[in-house]
Amino acid sequence: MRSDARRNRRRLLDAAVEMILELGKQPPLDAIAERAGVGIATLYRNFPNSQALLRAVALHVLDRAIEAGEEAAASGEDGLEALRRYLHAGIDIGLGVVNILHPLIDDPDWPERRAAAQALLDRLATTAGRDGGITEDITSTEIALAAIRFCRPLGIGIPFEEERAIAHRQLDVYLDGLTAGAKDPARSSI
Amino acid sequence: MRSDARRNRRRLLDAAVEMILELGKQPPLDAIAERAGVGIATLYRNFPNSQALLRAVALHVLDRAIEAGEEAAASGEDGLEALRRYLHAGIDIGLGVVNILHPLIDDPDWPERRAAAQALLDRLATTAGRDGGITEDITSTEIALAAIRFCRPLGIGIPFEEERAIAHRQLDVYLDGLTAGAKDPARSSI
DNA sequence: TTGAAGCGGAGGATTATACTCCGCTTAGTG
DNA sequence: CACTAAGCGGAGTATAATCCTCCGCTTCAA
Repeated sequence: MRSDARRNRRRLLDAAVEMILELGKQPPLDAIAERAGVGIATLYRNFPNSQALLRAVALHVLDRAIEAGEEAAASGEDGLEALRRYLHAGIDIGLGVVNILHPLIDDPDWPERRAAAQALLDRLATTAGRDGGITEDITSTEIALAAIRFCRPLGIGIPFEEERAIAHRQLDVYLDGLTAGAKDPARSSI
Repeated sequence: MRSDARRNRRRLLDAAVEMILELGKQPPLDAIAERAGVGIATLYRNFPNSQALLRAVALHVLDRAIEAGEEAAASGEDGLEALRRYLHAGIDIGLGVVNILHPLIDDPDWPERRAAAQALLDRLATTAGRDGGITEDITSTEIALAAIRFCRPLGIGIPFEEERAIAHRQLDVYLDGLTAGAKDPARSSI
């Protein structure tokens, strides 16, 4: 594989992630190609049809997320810190696309990988609950849902980078809220 | 105006709000009509074209939000409680559409109404900061951005009502985080 | 009871999107 | 440096989605 081809393929994946996050659904393929700075034919050379592109995007993102999760779990940090780190990584990686794309993906090992990521999150969440001080009754489902929300763009025309910075800040506040509820249950709203 | 016509018009507006929140962009008009349980012709009788419908939706939602904001501000509650009440009302009203639709709206008194809603939020936010215990350096812009996020649907096929319940819970945790930061600045992440 | 206002949904016009083809360009090896 | 296989861009076509109109039937309300 020629080096420029590999570079273009990567650019296409990244562009697709951004577009999917922005548009919230399967975006026009021409738009993805344009954002990636390549011609539409290059897109079709790498991915024979839109289905194939979407699958590649989803797997790409999920793999990076799993990698980040394992890294966080192995980091030896405090449970809450590990969870925090994982969720922030999710924002940077664009984990949101996994949920957006999920119903469209028809791939043999998609369910398995998805379950792996979920298991990772569960583990981090329960560890965080144990020694990070998150109240018992907040399930990891709840945290997964929050992760999804903070991974999604606001969709109001804010530049991509700034958008991401906002999400990081808001996620931190949310996590503060989670632990605040643990310290003073009376004020917890869940 | 005949009573059934008025009822249908209202149904169309409500359906449009839900669809816009779900689809994240201008949804097909046929779909809106279908969700509202009326024929497509009824939609066009009420709103001559898609532009008109969108404008009506945006103004409808914004007006309800302003109403809720004034109510919250006048409720005499603690500043933080008033803010909390307003933000929750925003979720129920579907305030998210305002931001989604904003670039498409071309109406003389749109900017004015929008500014009114913004001013209301500013006021509630600063009051909450003063006596609710939100850290000084969290601007009302920051809170406005959070409001937008919690008003947007997750977009992963969750039923409308459950979606809303999740948003309410997450918003509460976020607000807890805001005040937690104030009580113990060291842990604030902003 | 009656007519005016309102209704539904088929269908034509228009636009957006998916995908192909082919002549030109570039990477990378001898 | 030269050469060729791999790669590239973008115009162009087919198809699908979407917008909007028209008209015969139905319902409200005086």
